[in-house]
Amino acid sequence: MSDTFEIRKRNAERTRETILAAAQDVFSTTPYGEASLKEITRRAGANSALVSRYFGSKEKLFEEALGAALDAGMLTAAPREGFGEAIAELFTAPPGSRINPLPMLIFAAANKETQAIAVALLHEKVMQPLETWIGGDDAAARAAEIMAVSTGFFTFQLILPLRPFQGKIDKSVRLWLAVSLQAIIDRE
Amino acid sequence: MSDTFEIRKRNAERTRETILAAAQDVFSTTPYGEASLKEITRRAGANSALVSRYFGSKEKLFEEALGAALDAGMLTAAPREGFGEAIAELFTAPPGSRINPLPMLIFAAANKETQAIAVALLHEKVMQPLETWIGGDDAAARAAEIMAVSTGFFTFQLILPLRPFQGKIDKSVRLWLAVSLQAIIDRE
DNA sequence: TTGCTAAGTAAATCGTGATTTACTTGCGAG
DNA sequence: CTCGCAAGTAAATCACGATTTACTTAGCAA
Repeated sequence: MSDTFEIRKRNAERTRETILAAAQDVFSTTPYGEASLKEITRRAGANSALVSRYFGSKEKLFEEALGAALDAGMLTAAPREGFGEAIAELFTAPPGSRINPLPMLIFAAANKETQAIAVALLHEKVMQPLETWIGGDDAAARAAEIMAVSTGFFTFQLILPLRPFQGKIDKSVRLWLAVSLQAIIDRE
Repeated sequence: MSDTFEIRKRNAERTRETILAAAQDVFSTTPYGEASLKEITRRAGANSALVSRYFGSKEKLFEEALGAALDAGMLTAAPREGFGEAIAELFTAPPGSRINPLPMLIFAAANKETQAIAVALLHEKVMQPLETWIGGDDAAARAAEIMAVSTGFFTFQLILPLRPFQGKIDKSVRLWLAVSLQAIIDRE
């Protein structure tokens, strides 16, 4: 949120990390096409040419940023009975606490260059683990349903800010989300 | 889908319509940022300078294209008992039958320039009528829930093509969609 | 038939942003 | 201390796409 510039010694590793963090920030709030390396490196207090050196390209930087965000936001830790509530909690947390990879995912989906990256990462880091965690015949369908509801919710909350999904989440909406997700897990 | 070029006389009205149709086509399959006026006018068999003449700008063209698509895809015609089924029908129809405004909406949402346009049009042409149609205290919340589920479903079907939401829709998934939507209407 | 105007076109302009290049500077090993 | 290399920088390059401009042409009205 707030720009960070610190006095720091030369340190490749640290610079890389800083750029990566700034990238997560920007890619979470700005559509890929509009997210400029200039802005990312400005926030990181680094020179834009370093992206090329450390990551190869904007696309590679994005891939690493999204990958890290997906690793951080793992969904499959929750106990079975509390699943719906846990996800609702994760997704209705205020925007500051940034573990949430969904915005990046949605932005990535709406861009030809990054779509394939998003699909691959989502599959590997979310759908597969989620399917395994759910188990059973139709695990794949259930996992997809969960992601669909979550994605839709987020799109409305963050990307298409319309009442009553905007800003502070209405209690009833939050409850609905939890119940909907739990129902997918408990079904049959 | 297929490029159209016809021999036709000079006709401003017709040319305008053709460009608009091509724009709907392109904006439904390509994120706004990547959708170029060159491609749109190429499909329409028209000169790209005409966009400026007839619509003013790319943004205005988009606004009109999305507005028309939203008008065409009205949701509130279905009878109450058949609502879930009707929406599922609309949303699982093969991509050729293009009345479906959701892809454009999703792409628009993921772009700073078009976000405001999308929100305004969605509110005016979908949320308001839907709320009125639903009626009751929590009509706004229900309308939002319906749009959230629909949007999520679509994002997965079209934009993030992952099994089992990809291509031909699995029967169970289609059923789930219908039931979920109907439940929002019938609740309580 | 002529000429005026709307329809249409080709090419210049202009801005933006990723990537590359050729450079400068700080730091640590010897 | 100083030298070499890694870290960092500024500016050039390159490509692309929206919009503008200056022009050409078709068709209708008189």
